[in-house]
Amino acid sequence: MGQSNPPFMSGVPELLCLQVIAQGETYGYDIVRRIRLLTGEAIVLGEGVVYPVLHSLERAGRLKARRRTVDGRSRVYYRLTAGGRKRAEALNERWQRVRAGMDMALSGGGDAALYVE
Amino acid sequence: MGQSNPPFMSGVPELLCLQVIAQGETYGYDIVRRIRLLTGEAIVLGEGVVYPVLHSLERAGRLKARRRTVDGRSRVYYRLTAGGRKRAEALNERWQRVRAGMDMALSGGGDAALYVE
DNA sequence: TTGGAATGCCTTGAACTGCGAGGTAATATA
DNA sequence: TATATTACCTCGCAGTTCAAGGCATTCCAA
Repeated sequence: MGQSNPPFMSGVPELLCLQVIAQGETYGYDIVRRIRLLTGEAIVLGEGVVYPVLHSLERAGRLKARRRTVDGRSRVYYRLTAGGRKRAEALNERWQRVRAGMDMALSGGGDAALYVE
Repeated sequence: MGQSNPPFMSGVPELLCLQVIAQGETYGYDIVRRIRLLTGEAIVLGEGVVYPVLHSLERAGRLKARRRTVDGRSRVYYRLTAGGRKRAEALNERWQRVRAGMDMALSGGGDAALYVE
């Protein structure tokens, strides 16, 4: 019955994961670290956010996973599929739209006294 | 113990309401309309979002409400308190920070220098 | 050598937000 | 007279994000 849209502000963790993976095959633990560094600590997503996102992306065919052992460390490496790249673009556009909307809303000076009609 | 931080991406509806009210005393129904117009339809918040935000802001002493009848219409007009102005600034800064973080993450093309520890 | 820190994966339960749907009532418009 | 618009409100769900934990391995310092 009640089919509701996702919150207008969602999909950001998903976008960030896709964006990181788009720059080269990586694994979950590293994605967590890179999002933190890439955003200058502005956005810090824990493993409890990232891993479920990764799994759902893989289930949706947007990521391809493969297990590799590097330096004696067993990791699950992810890379984008074509669908993943498309998804990243769609989310990016959605974000840019929201961002632009916020810019418009916030650029109107906050002081009513400035506006003498 | 069970104290969790709000989601990193929240507080945007609240910020938008404060921002609109900062431009002059208004009422809920109008705020809904103006957010839609201000953001170029990029962000459309329904009454089910706006009214609860207004009430919680008032409860927190960040808005002052007064009932007025204009053109035979009874409305609840809101204006910012000093606390409301401070809150708006804090949320604005938080947003700018997230926005900047996203900009960094999404502009990621080549600089590996970004994530050197 | 032993124990803590870091790496690396995972899930669970709860919190929180945002959302649609619905309800009421007055006024305007056709 | 009916229907649309204005204007207020609340309920309860749905989707997301979160902290907190658990597990196993490897690394390093005491």
